Amino acid sequence: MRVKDEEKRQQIRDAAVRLINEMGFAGASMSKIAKAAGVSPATIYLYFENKEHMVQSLYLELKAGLLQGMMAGTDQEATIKGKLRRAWRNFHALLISRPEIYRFCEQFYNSPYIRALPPEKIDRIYSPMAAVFAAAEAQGLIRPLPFAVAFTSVFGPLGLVMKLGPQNGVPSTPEELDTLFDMAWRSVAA
Amino acid sequence: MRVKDEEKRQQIRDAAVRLINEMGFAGASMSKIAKAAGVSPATIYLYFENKEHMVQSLYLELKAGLLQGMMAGTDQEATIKGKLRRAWRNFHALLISRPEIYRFCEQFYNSPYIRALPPEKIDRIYSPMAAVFAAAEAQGLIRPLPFAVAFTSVFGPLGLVMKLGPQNGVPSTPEELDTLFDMAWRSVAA
Amino acid sequence: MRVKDEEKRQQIRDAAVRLINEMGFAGASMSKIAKAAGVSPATIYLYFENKEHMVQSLYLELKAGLLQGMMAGTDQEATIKGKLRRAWRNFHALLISRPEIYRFCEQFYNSPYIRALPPEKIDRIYSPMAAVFAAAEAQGLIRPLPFAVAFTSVFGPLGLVMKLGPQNGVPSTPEELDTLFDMAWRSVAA
Amino acid sequence: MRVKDEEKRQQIRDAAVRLINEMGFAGASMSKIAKAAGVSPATIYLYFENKEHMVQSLYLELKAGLLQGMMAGTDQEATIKGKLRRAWRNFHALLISRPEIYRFCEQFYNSPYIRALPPEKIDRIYSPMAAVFAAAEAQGLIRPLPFAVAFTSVFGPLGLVMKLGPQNGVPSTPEELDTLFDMAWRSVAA
DNA sequence: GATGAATGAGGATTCATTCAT
DNA sequence: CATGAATGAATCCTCATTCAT
Repeated sequence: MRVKDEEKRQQIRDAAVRLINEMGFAGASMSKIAKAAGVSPATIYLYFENKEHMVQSLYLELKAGLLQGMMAGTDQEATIKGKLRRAWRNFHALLISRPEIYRFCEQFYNSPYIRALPPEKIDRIYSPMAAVFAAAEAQGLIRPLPFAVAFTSVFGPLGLVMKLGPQNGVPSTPEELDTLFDMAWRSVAA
Repeated sequence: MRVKDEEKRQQIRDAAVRLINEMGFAGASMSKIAKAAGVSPATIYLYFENKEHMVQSLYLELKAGLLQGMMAGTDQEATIKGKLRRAWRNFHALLISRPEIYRFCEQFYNSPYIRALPPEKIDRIYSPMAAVFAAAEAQGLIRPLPFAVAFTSVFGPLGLVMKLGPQNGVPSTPEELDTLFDMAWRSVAA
Repeated sequence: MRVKDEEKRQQIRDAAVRLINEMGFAGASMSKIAKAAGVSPATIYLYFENKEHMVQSLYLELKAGLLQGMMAGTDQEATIKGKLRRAWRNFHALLISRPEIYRFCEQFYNSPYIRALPPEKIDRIYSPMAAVFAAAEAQGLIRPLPFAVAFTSVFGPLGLVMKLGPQNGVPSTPEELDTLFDMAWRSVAA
Repeated sequence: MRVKDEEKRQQIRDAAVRLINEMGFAGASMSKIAKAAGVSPATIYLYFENKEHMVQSLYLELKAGLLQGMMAGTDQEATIKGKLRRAWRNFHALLISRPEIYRFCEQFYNSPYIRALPPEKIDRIYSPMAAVFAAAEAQGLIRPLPFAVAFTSVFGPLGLVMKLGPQNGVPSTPEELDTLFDMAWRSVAA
């Protein structure tokens, strides 16, 4: 029973993310999402309170997944810089393998919807990453900066660059990638 | 015969930008925009073919204004780095004085609307800036990078940081600003 | 789950026919039709794809009903002329008892809407009637004429005359009716 | 001066008839008509009180022209039957040379618009034709019938047949035409 | 006389959501 | 739990008409 439910929730989630990425929040109507998910519109309301809640949930889940994916394996790295490089490469891999996740998050983050989300819910997602940056700063590896600024400086450009699309110079070879990480690192290095 | 009024176009433009920033593309209905602009809904259609065209026009105008504002006075700078620092500070000043412009552009850029815009129209806006980066690279000041990547690395983090809001560590003192530019510059410096 | 209601479709159909007859295709807005049918505007779209489809459906249904009504009982007539007289009287009776049907069909048929209908759909409706005329011609009772011409010559004047309204000489007594049929018959009789 | 005015009125009239035939009363908006006529929407209102009046005027003018065209040369015919045959052939020629006239009239006549027209205005148009039928009846050539019924019986089928379109058996050779007139005449002949 | 700008009212249609099964 | 029917409110947009020049 529980499995079947979670499956259906997944179908709805995936359909919603896909359609919202294709058509925007407005264009992706509940009916279209329902049809794409193979369920009745009414069924969506068994899993989500309403459209706003659904979108917020999607964002929080995707964002959490994104950061979890970035942190994957970082605890096996000995050095702080190694952890960050690992996270950075994870991020790049995710942008390649699951571009719809970041795309959705960015659309949401840059829309007015974001203001209805209590910031703490987002902060909590970032806390493992924040710990790494705090350690880096404590070790004097990076400049003393607010976490958000440091994080943004390291990971922001990669996200932005990947948005550009392949024809605008997105890096693909390992060397280009290393260069890009080096650039990011240098910007925050103490 | 009455004559078409540039002022009226401005009213509509401003109202549209404000409402879209507040409520998103979907929430900002043509009626609401009309009311906020003090005109009839039908009047908007004298100035813009339809909502999609209007939003695209707004984006192109705002983006062009943004880049023009960034380039302001750069020709008076002797060095390439000076030009870029000036542009960078212009950007910061614009983010402070007219935050709605960048906000709108980012919402548009991260939405599916962007895909309906021919990329050349955007490229054209960036061309003066691209010239500066080309010169920088020619002088060996910065690493050899595709323009979009280099531009993003220099100006991207500032935009991202300013989106965070004051409580998340947005820099305000001149020293903090200088630090931020230094970080951006170092990331691309040869 | 509620179940789609044939009765509701009827309500919509009747309201639409009535309003279109009263106010024309343009005047009969979907909202007015909905109100007259006692349903929400949105409900109409559960039963008809859009206004154009609705009007076409109405035409095809009414036209089919009209021809079915005309053919009623003709198979009990021994002679071809008897069949045609019966059909002719059926037509007259229908024009009296359900004038809105012919009125709607004529409005549709004389409007540009008709051109969106594939002619075969209409031809099919006429096929039983065409068979009778073919038999008449085979028996040498009527002149050799294309079906549409023969049909029009027999039934057309009656329809036209009934449109005139009572004050313009619409026949009412059985004698007048017999005269009119005799006129129609003579025009095509061999 | 006067010429120029009448010219412009003609342009508007022709554009309106054409568009209404193509798109129906609703589809042919005043703006579209204005554009097709090469004038401003406001200009139409210098020549016609409003859309309803315009459509009515068009109908009355076209209908009057139609009947004038039918009557052309009938006074040179010696016999009543000759006059009617001439009118009938004129009608056929007009249906071929200026189909838009009859088409417009039929669309109008079969729409609810017609009910806003005082019947006398129409009757007056028919009066010369009515005189011919009265003479025919006085001479005992045709059955005693209300004018409208007789007229309809003679000319109605031709109009209906021409509406069918060439693929449905519209007559084209002189023999077919003679047959058709013979049919019409027989139906009313005493 | 002629214009194009301007408009409020209303058009067809779709929306997020709820109801009844 | 799941559904498709049902809906009032809202969508974008166009209309017939008038205004100011």
